[in-house]
Amino acid sequence: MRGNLFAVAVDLVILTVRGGALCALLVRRTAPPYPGSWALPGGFVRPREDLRDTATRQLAEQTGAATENAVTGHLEQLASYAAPDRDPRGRVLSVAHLALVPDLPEPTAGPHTTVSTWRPVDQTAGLAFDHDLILADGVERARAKLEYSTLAASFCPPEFTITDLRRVYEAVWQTEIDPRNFSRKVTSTNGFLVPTDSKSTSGRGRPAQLFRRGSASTLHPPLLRTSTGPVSA
Amino acid sequence: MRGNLFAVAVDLVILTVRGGALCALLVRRTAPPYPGSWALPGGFVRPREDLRDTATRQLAEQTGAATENAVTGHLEQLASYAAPDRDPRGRVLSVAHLALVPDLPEPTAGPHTTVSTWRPVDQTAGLAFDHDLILADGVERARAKLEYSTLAASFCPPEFTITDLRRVYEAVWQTEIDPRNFSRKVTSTNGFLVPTDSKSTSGRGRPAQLFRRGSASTLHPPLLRTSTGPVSA
DNA sequence: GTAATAGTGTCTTTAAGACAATATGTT
DNA sequence: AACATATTGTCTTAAAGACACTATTAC
Repeated sequence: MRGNLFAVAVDLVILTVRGGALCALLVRRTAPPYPGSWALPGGFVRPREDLRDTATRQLAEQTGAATENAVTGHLEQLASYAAPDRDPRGRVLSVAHLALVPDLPEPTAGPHTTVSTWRPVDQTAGLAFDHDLILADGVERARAKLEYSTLAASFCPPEFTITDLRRVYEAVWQTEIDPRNFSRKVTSTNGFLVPTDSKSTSGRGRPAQLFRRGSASTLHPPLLRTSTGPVSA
Repeated sequence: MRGNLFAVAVDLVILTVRGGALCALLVRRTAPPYPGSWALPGGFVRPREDLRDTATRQLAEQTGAATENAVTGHLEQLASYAAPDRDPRGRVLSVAHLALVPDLPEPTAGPHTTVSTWRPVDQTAGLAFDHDLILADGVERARAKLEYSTLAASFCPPEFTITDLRRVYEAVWQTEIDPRNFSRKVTSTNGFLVPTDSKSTSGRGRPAQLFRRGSASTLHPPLLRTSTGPVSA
């Protein structure tokens, strides 16, 4: 072993789609360092916790018990950050996680009276620590994964229309997608969508068929963005 | 802060292609725990090191200085592992990294007289700690990334033929690929391959054109495996 | 010459891109 | 009715899959 020890935190990039924009959940810091700054939600790993347990606990604390039961939503490990001076208090390693959740009610003051807000991901500059970098990595991961997985449905409520799903892609990628070709693509991918007996009631025009998530996790062939992004190193 | 501290190690999944098989570099442990077992190479992060520095240092130590200058090769962070009981000595978090390197000379006894060997990835069961899991995650990452990136060239020497490149795909994916369609695909992808003036001299038949890596990092559209793998969670 | 491997070409099939037309609801 | 949105369909184009043939070396 070594006497050279780290505090280990889990920070969360929690993304959702609200009002046509990809948004991240931010919390306002009260204690130093960076008091008053916005930051990603997070906290330290407890003695007997594995990383995923910590992430699940933090996610529930931040988004409320409502999400705990939710079948929708997604949580995965993103990457670890451990630059020697990333935290002025000492050597802290952060294992960032990425969560994709449906559009939830506006966050209320949390159990620890933490002030939090949804912010469009292109209006988040100036976060505490290295959280600008972590958030950028999380957004890039989400954008890339929509291409070859069915994770877009994680942004949707349990029942959703094809238009709902298309708006997710359009918000995350900041592109326009042809509704007819999109519909053909997602309905012809086996196991992506399972039709329900009901139809949407909300909109103005013709009611749309409601679907649930299917069992498929990958998209073969993928649904490609026209614009090319870099492969993360 | 918390009094709940971790030792932080970096473990390496170093992959190469040898004799038509995807192989990982393993080291034999001498000290407890798991003396005599094979394990992934790795070590603890030093006080002023960032994670990538540690990984780079370990990679150089394990594969020899020969690789340090090599333009080819690839190193990226894979994932972190921190199950409470993964190391009997105490709480140790491992930030696994994935390295793809050309087929190097057989590893000699390292600077610390560590015994190491290349082992085909399907013959590695029984590694120390949770290294079976880490290795499996690394292999799956490598297999997935060949689809939509130019990383296959990281397994090749600085100058290589299209057949060399195809054999990489075939070894990593354990599939057969039609040489003619493969050639059309990789030569028509802008920036993947840069032709040189020379031709290969080794083989028996007609000498093949030699290429270097181009500047492209992504493959659009991707080069898909026919068989589908799961999306890592 | 033969054997071996490299490189080019063609036909077919799949799936994406670009549209138009019809269906079903609300007001 | 007018309007809005959903849904289905057609034509074109890009690219993968399957295959045959020619080219250039060693022996």
